[in-house]
Amino acid sequence: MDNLIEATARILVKDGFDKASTNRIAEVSGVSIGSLYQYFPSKEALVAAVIERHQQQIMQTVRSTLTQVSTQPLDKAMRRFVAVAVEAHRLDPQLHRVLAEQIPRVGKLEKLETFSRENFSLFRAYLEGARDDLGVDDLELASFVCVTTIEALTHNAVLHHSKVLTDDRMEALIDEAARLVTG
Amino acid sequence: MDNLIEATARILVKDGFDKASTNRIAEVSGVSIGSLYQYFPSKEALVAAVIERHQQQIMQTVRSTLTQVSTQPLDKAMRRFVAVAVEAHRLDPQLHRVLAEQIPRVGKLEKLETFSRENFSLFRAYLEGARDDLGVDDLELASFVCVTTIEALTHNAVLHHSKVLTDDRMEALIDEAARLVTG
Amino acid sequence: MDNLIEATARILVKDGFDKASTNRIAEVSGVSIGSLYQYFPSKEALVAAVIERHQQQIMQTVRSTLTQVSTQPLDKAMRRFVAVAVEAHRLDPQLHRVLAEQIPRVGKLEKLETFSRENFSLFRAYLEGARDDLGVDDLELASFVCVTTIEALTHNAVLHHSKVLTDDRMEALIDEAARLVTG
Amino acid sequence: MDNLIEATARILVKDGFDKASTNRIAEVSGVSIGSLYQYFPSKEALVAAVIERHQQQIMQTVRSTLTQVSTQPLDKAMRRFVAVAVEAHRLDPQLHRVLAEQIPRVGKLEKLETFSRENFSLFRAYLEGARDDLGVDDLELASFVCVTTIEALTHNAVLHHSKVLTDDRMEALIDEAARLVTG
DNA sequence: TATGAATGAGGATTCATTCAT
DNA sequence: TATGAATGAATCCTCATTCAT
Repeated sequence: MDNLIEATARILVKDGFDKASTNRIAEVSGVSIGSLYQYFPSKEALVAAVIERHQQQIMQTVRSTLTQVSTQPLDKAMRRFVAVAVEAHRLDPQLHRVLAEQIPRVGKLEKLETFSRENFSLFRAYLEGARDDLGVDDLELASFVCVTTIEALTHNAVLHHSKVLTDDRMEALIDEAARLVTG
Repeated sequence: MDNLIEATARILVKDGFDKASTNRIAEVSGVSIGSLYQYFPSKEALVAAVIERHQQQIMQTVRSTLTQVSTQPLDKAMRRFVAVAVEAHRLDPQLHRVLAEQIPRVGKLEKLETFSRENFSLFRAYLEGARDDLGVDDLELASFVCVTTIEALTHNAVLHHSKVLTDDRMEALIDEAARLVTG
Repeated sequence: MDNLIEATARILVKDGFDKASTNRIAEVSGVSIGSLYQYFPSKEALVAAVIERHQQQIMQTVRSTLTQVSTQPLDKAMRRFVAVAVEAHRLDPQLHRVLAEQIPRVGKLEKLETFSRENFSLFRAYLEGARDDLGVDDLELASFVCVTTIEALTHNAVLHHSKVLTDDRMEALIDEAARLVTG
Repeated sequence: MDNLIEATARILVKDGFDKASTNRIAEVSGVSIGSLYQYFPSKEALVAAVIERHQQQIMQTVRSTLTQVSTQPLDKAMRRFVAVAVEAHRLDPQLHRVLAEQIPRVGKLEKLETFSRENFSLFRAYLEGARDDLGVDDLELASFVCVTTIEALTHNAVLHHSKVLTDDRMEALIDEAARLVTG
């Protein structure tokens, strides 16, 4: 089961969704096509498993680094949020990219939505607690803006500009993003 | 040629990338499959043409509304940038969505890159001019942050949260984004 | 289109429904699998076409030999009915067998039902006209009994006992069946 | 072994021949697929066993009700024959139907032939004894006609027209069939 | 003897692309 | 130049059967 998921992920990264045929996946994972379908009822299910696994890994990272945040002051908390986002994207950037770009088609949008909603909630919960320091009415909007911004910045930074961005700049970017959001 | 592009766009929007077979496109556009291949050497080329057309339209909007910007003060200019981004996304949101989600698979990433680079340049050029009012060293980084943020916010706002975001909130969001970026 | 139907019929006869794969049919009929699906949207449709063609042929035989029947006396008419049934079964006995035995699965039961209903109606119509000579109340039942009997006798005679039944006996059987039904 | 046959029969009735996969049969009968193949060398063998069992049951009914017949007068005997045929078909009409429709494909025609030959023999034996009351030369032919007719009438009556045929009519049909055959 | 994971040939169907007319 | 019938590689998936434990 695990080699199947692993093989799927690898092929997804290397060749993209369309070239990831079930027969190919079976072959690469050293399993017969029959066995593949014993474990996963469809190609969709297999891809869903890849998504899930990736998200588990991310959420693990996120949760473990976010426990202390609620007691921290605004600016520190924000830096933490941004840093966590970067870390998450660095778990497996290439896979992250394929999943983000090619997967919506599968009808597994729910999975992704649920996932981003969870992140959204975590963030919102923090803002809720820090409401007094914020002077903001519309928490919903504020959360949306922040989460979107952080996600986009880290996503783009890691995926599209990894070469352009030196480590220094990355540090700067984290600062920048945090400051931005703190505004 | 134009009905082909148009038909492709329509089908892409209505049925998604996978259902957009060349035969179907030919049929819908009232052209024989043979002729389709006389104008476009491959399905990929056809989709690329759709992308290009969409981006032309966007750039047209962007350019025409951005000519005056260079002489404006920072905050006004920023609001203009954000507003333009929103407008651009509203040209044909559904098409924009499909293209954004499915196009990476076509291997036409260059197209997108070129495109976003152009936006990037325009923005950077403005910052260059306003350098003195900014107190920022790393223009490259600043541009990246701003463009990414604006793009992400408007994209998400228009595509994924159009129902949640009332017009009021949209206004607020534009403000917020502008303010964010101005920081 | 016609070679496809023909090839399907041949394969159906030779190897049975399960071995009649669309790829095989295409190959035998000297047509690419792609073309097959250009003419028939599914294997089912192809088999349906075979059924239809066979039934057309039978109904042609039946109608052309049954026009005069309505004016004939009971015993003559009955002999005609039986003779026609035999003829019909002899058009393509082997194909008739496969269709009768293996096709119900296709969900094209309607086709067959419609078909036998038409025969039923023809026969019933005759009885209706000859009601006075019959001394029978329940025409529905009488028709059912007669049609079923004739069909079964001819079917079995032609398909399962063709070797046992000499031509003499066939003649005798026709007599017998006619007499039976006339009773 | 018996649960296997039973499960096969049930699945055959419920889902048809094509959905009756050996894995499914094993699962339903609470036996591992491995054990299934220990008892039956192939799917075909399993289905053959179902046929055999069904025919055993029928023959049991037939024999037990037919012992007295040989001493009875022609018309009484005929009614008995018909009645027995109806009873036989009512043992498990649905199973009977599937077997009748789908079994030819299994290549177990011999089974059916043997079976109908046994019926044929029983009937012929009776006619042999009653030869003097009959005034018929060709006993072979007479038997064929009678057996086929009875079988077809009851089969059709029970399977295809069960709703159309009220109990009254059923009685009438039995009469009719008996009279027909007695002729 | 019982198990059930593993097998892989084979089936129906799709679709980008070609080429003779 | 326009047409559209023809192509066939490739796809997802099923299922009878085997065999190591």
